Amino acid sequence: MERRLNLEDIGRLAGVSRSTASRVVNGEPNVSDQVVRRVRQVISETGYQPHAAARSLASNRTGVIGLVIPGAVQTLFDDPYFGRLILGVTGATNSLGTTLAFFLFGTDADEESITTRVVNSGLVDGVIVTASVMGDPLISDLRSANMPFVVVGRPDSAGAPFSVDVDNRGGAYAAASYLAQLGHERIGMITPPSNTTAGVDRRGGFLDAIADAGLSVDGRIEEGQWSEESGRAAMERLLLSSPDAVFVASDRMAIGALRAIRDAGLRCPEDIAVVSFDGLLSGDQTDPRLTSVRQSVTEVGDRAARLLHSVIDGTVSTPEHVVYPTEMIVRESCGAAGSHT
Amino acid sequence: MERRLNLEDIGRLAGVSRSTASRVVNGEPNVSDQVVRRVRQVISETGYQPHAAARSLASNRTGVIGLVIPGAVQTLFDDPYFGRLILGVTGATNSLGTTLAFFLFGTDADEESITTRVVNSGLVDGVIVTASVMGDPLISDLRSANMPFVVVGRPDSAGAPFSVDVDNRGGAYAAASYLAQLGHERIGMITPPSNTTAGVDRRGGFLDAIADAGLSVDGRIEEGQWSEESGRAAMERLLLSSPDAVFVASDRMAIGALRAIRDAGLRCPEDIAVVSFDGLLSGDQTDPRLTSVRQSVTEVGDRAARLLHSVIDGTVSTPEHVVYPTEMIVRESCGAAGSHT
DNA sequence: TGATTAGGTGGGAGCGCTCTCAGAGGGAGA
DNA sequence: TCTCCCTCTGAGAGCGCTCCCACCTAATCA
Repeated sequence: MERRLNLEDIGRLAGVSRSTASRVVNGEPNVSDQVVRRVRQVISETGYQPHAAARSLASNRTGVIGLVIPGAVQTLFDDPYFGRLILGVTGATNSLGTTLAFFLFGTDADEESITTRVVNSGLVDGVIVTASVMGDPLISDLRSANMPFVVVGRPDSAGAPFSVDVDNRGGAYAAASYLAQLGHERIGMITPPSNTTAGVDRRGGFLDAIADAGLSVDGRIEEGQWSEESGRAAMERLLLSSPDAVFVASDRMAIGALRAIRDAGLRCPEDIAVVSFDGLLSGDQTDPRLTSVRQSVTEVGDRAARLLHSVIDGTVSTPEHVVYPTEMIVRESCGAAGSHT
Repeated sequence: MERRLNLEDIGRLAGVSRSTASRVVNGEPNVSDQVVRRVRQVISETGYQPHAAARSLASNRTGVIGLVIPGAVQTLFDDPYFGRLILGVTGATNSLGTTLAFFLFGTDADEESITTRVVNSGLVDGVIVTASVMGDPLISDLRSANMPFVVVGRPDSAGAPFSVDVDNRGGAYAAASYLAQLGHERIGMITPPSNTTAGVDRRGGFLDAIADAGLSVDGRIEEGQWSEESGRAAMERLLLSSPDAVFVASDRMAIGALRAIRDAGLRCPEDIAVVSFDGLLSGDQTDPRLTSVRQSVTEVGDRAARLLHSVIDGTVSTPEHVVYPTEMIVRESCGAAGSHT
């Protein structure tokens, strides 16, 4: 088992010092072309790779960012949302040459312990935090530890200087307005959990649109918990007040809601029109195909990772809150005519 | 911005040397109880955390394992399989106190470059590799770099000494036998890609069962690509040979197959019985509910992570190939009587 | 009683890198 | 011609930890 090569070796083989070799590896200026070529040559011949730990010990930079998904979540992966988010983040880290460490929690105790481990061990240069419930202590922990972080979602306190979110309020407003415009008058909603900012925003946008359309809600609001089953249950409750249209705040919950509608012997869109939020399902995955407010989750992940890198680099230091617009994808479930996208 | 505490500081505060403080932190023997208490006290008061990079530079251990999911896969996360796997792996790493780094590839170039980065930078102590296509060069790269690794799936060459898989062959055999036993005679199959070991094994088990039942296949085999859409297309082709039952090699593809059956004006299970593989869908997600061969993916992930840790520790050094049994979950899609699980 | 051992502790070296500083060499300007 | 500066290079220190060895003190044994 041969010893791994270090910079000293590379320098020796190229006839220069460790310092100069280091300069070449890091692309620093003020090295003669001839030396650069020679060192590069040696590096590619030997397959030399800098030792990550040594580098990070000396430079205080690890080249690793963390993705923290709080909350004890067994069912997390049933939702296509997180997959897309991860895809976006990894795409960015791959192209930026950093690596992604992944923090998921099975229990609250995990969350507690890992937070301190992550924050204080110097394992990561920064973290992306998906905003779960409001008032998560993780945010203030990160802040007080001076750890660069970007929140995915709307941060609920002033404590988070960087965030990437989608226009939940605007998207919900558009969905409800569209239903009203189609002539529906008894429009209900299945909301996300009310202790999330997405819950607050989508509900707010919905209520605004209903009011602006001159309609009223009359208690036709039920809270879901993101899952298919919670969507089904919420729709069952909602059916008691016989809505003619429903805005369901996620694709996943909408699948459950469609099932509840069918199980009640009703038809969508004829008896009840449905518009959902997410737009992550490819058209054919539901019957009827869902009209949905699309959010570009992959893009959000990508942007969050890039923003975090800028914060770490010091390129960006003033607070920045990115909000992506949403887009209505009209398909069949809302009962609009001739829609076959 | 105060300097972070190091072991020297902790030692000084506790009135001992850096070495002794280190012993306490690492739980090494031969330290007096009194000193242990004092140092522990100081650590908890100061919130000291060892510096990961320094530790790994000195000890040549990082406390990080990698999860590599090869293949350029945009649609990867549509399959519930990977979510469960990740859940299992993170559960294990959390409880073992290590952290998980995550390697996903958008392009083949990514895969190339990251492999060398991962393998040679000393970033991880070992990796879990999900077996994708057979003959993946990654395996031999890992082997020649002397990097501990565990394959999830059946390794296709002798080069991988550690693996965790499910009994694909046995599960497929059970599914096909079951259909035959229900009296079906024109049983078809939608297989996974044939360049995967899962594809080879599930197809092999199916063919064995058909032969053992005294039936023949007559070309009623179509290859899918894991996706819902590929399942739909495969089923459309399969319908041309009018099967009375089909074994679909994944839940995801089965969803597409059910759609194709419905679109053709046929009913499941009355006209065509369906059994799928995975068992990851909670009952209500399809109509009719799928009879499926369950594989315990989360458990596989957990086991793979623990096995990898043992390999890294040197606890396990002789080759070990774990195979989990599968289990048939009988629901409605196969047309068996009175099944309401 | 002296030699030996085991438990407990501290100091030094070194992991592989980055960063700062000093210095060599050469071209340009006075 | 001398000085100045700019480009390029090398040496040294140090990041925070682990590991090894040397040492001290008691306790044990012949």
